[in-house]
Amino acid sequence: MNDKANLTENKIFNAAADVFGEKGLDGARMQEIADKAGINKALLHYYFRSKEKLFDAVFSKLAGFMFAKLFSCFDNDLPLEEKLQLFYQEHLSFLQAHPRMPAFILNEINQHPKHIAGVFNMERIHSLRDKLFQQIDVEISQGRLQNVDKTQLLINIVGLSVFPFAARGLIEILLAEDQFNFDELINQRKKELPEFVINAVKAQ
Amino acid sequence: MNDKANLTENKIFNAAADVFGEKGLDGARMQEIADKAGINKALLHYYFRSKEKLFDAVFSKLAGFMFAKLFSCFDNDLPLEEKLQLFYQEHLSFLQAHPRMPAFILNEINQHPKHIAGVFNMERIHSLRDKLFQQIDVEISQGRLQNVDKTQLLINIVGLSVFPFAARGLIEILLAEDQFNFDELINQRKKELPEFVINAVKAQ
DNA sequence: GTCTATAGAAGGATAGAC
DNA sequence: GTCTATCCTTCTATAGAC
Repeated sequence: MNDKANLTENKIFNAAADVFGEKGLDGARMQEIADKAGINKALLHYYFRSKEKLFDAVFSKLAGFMFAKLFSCFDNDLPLEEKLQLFYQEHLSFLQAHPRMPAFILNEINQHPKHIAGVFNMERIHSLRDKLFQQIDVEISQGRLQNVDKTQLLINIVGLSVFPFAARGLIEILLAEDQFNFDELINQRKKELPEFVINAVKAQ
Repeated sequence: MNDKANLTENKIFNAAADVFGEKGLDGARMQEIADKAGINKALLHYYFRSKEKLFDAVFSKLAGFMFAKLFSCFDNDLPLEEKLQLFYQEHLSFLQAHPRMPAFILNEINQHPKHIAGVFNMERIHSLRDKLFQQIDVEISQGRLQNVDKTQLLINIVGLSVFPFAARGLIEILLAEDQFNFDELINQRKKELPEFVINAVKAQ
């Protein structure tokens, strides 16, 4: 694959990521992707064969990217409080750079579960998750954490960072009257969420 | 409108709520709605004129229903801890009865914000929200709550109950190996979340 | 590799009989 | 009010020239 082909393929991929991210698999149109990539429809099929295969390429790369980032933010030996500070700092910054990604990924999993399942790299995801769970167990055994359910805690921690992005449209409607800045809301969460979670679960 | 018409209209509405809830506006097919309602496509248009109008009817009713329920769970004069117990008990039970509703509503708002905006009853939503904010202010002034940002707190409280439903498909993939029961996970949250939030924000 | 033109299928919407 | 038949647009996908 030479440079030119590679360039075109990347343009298509990026345009597809934009359009799928905004409209979803069902709402996306090949014509719009072609327009945004500055090429024509036939080339999409030349490079990616079909809409579904193009979608799979986009989804698996973005989902892999997001999960890698999500878990890597936890992957350190800091004590709990600093771990959470680092997590929310890095993860929320990542989501600010890719604000549509959570809604996109959650949507597509819900709407096309079977289609999606084959795209995931389960072993990698499960191994990342298990490593995180071990770290939580250590915190509990060292008496820094209440004896919480690890699954529930993980859902709470991740939900607090991901939910505002998944619900962004709704939040903007609810707060429409103020001159409201979503990014500012998220920046505030970087500071407040570590303490919120720590207070919620620290041993007393 | 006589009884028979009413019956057919309801069958169509319920079928449409099912299909739109599962597939979204873009993914839903009029044929599938007709099949599920046990009638034919032409009747859909006889009753609701177009796919978009049928969708609007479904969306506005379900969204109104959900917001009314969401805010009504807060609408009492209990002290904070009991208020949260009641909220998570009632709201999570409501979501268990309508598990696809959060993902559906959040998705559609994100993917079709302008189309959706006209469907909302803003005045009602804002008045419900303002009443809740007043209640939180009282809690703060009475020294039971830290001086938290009301908007952030509302996002946290609601996110903790809504997020697992919006991310259900993902959670089921991540936990697929265990013989995992989503309903059981939610029941556990009814008990644990009130304390989680109270610990996070109570005055110390 | 890239384009134009078009095939072919799907899906929303309507006409018209009953 | 309900059905069958069909129109017409939209969209994915391919053929074939360059």
